[in-house]
Amino acid sequence: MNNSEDELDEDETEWKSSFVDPAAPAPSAAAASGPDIRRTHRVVVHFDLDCFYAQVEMIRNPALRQVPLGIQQKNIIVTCNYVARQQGVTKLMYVTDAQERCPELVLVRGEDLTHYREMSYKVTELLASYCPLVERLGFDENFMDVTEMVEKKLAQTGESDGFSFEGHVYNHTSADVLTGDHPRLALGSHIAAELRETIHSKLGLTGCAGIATNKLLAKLVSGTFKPNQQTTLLPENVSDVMGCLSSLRKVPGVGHQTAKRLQALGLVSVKDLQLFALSDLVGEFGASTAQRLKNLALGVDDSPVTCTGAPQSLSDEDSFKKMTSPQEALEKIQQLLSSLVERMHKDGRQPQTFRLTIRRYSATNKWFSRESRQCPIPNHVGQKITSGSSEDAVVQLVVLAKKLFHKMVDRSAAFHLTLINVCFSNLQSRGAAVSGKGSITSFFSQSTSPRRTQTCSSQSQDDSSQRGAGPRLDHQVSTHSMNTQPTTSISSRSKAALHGFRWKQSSVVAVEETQTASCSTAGTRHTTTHRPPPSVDPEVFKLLPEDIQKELLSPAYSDSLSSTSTSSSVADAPHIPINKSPQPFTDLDVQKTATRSDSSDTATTVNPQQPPGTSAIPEEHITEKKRPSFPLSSDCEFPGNVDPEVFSELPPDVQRELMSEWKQQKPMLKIPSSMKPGRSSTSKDRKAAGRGRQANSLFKYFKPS
DNA sequence: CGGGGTGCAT
DNA sequence: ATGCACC
Repeated sequence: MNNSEDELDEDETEWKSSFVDPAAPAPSAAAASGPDIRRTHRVVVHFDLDCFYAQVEMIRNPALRQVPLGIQQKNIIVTCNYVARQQGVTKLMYVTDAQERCPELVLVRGEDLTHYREMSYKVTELLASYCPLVERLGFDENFMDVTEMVEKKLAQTGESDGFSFEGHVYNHTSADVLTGDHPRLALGSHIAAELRETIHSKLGLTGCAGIATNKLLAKLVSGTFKPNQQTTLLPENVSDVMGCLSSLRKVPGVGHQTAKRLQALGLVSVKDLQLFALSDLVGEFGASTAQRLKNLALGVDDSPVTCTGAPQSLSDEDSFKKMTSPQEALEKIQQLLSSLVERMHKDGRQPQTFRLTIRRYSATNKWFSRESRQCPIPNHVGQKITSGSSEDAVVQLVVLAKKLFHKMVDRSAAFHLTLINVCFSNLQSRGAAVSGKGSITSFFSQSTSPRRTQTCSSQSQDDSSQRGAGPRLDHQVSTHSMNTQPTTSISSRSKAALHGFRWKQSSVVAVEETQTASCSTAGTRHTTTHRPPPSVDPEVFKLLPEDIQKELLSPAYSDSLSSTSTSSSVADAPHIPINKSPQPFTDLDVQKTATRSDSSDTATTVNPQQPPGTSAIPEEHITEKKRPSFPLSSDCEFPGNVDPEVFSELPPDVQRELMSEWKQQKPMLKIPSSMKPGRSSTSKDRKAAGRGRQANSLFKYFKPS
């Protein structure tokens, strides 16, 4: 299903040939340093935050930094800090085992993902502000295609300069010189280092990074040196990395089922798969999957870094040991819906589809297999969600849920559920349907006008008036500063705007490839300029809804994470909730709903109602915000006629719509990977026309450092 | 084996 | 519209 057939066989072609077809001629990548190099040498970074949930909890309550900390969900430790790891606690360990290993282990409940989710998006947004090509993988990982940034830098500095690598280089020692051979990866390592530093200074989070020529490899190497370090993989060491994997299961993309099927074919190690005849693999998996699997084993991964954008669905779930009555179920559903509706409301979009999922207990198949039923959400119900009539909305949704529930669960028969999930999907932006041809785009026709100079938000000076808006991320740290306790909380729409890096929305508006042309012309005409104050185009600003205008001007616009609890909060003291001595069963907050059949009893649970205000970010994090020493400029991927600053301040749904137009690039032709390793350059056919990356690549805005 | 997510196959 | 596989 690699859609990007046109630009397939990018990447890796060179050394791939050494694997697959030693005779294959090297691609003409060497020619010039034109766009060709861009196809053959991507630079992809994989960011992976260290023990993410634990870090978030330690930010919320710094006292936890010095104790072994485990994040508990139900009966397992989903992650833990490094103090705990030293004592033998590991991820996905049962709570009881963990406590055996580490009696002092402090536990924080992590079932409520709210804080993690918020921090997670801050990280993604921060990254995306420097280069929009960011793809989320779960809450704590991000891929970033920094090829353009690298090329820009390369163009500035010239290739001849001796580059050194930042951080580790896989299978090389620091004594190794290896500088000049891989200037792009070297630059990638610098970018990665600076982005990690930025994440640390602005958000207080540490993490690892892997730098390589594709996603697979970047992910594989990112964890080579574990906490808070980074590793670059050079093409000549690809086989080392792949060879080091202890089993096929370790290959990202090979899950449990696939590994089992491969094993049935006698394939266990990566090398087994590398050497296995493709044709035999096709028999079991089909051509497409077979080729992909084999490629993975070789370290080949053509899949592009795809902008993740705003979530396409919001869901909320709870698992439990036992639920047997419809009563319980409906109460649980209602409870889940209440919080989900709130989240949905804050998002600002209107869900068109509701889905209810259950998991039944069964001896065989013990854990797994879910069943779901979904239905459309009547418009008037959807509107209640977005408009904030949550109670009403929940009531109506419960009615829907009940019907769905009974499509799966027979009233008159006994049942035993272990999980319920509610999900909104088909999220539709306000006004998405309304946009006639030009209506939305007209927002920009003005800024397209003659003087649309500069695009990159400057990173220094110029602040004053337009604080906080746009891609300037200064707001990110607000976790602790709790500045501006706004009397007016940020409206949902602006909150959504903070997530405004989307792009992936399906759009009603159809825009043809014409942009490509317009883009390319625009791209050439722009030149590096200094910035006039990065103010919003007044013409555009006037067109914004008034409330949005206000919020954009308000300093309160910045605060998103702590906005909820920050208001009073400071009242309840930061009682360091560390109970070294196991609190015997003090489950104070008794749920009347008694549905808590799950255990969690014994644990020395900590419940951090910690006021975010007190000491969110430890001093070390408050250090001088080091400006990236080279231009990690924001916004590089907008079509040439769009001012990113202006863009960033549009209502989120408008942004979405525009982005989805621009993104178009969703390739229609999905020639399954009929592509063969050797095929390579026969593909003159890469029309590339609609491809976003290609289009985007025309719009690099330089910023003199 | 948590709580979410995504994308594919059917 | 559902289930599956994967992270």
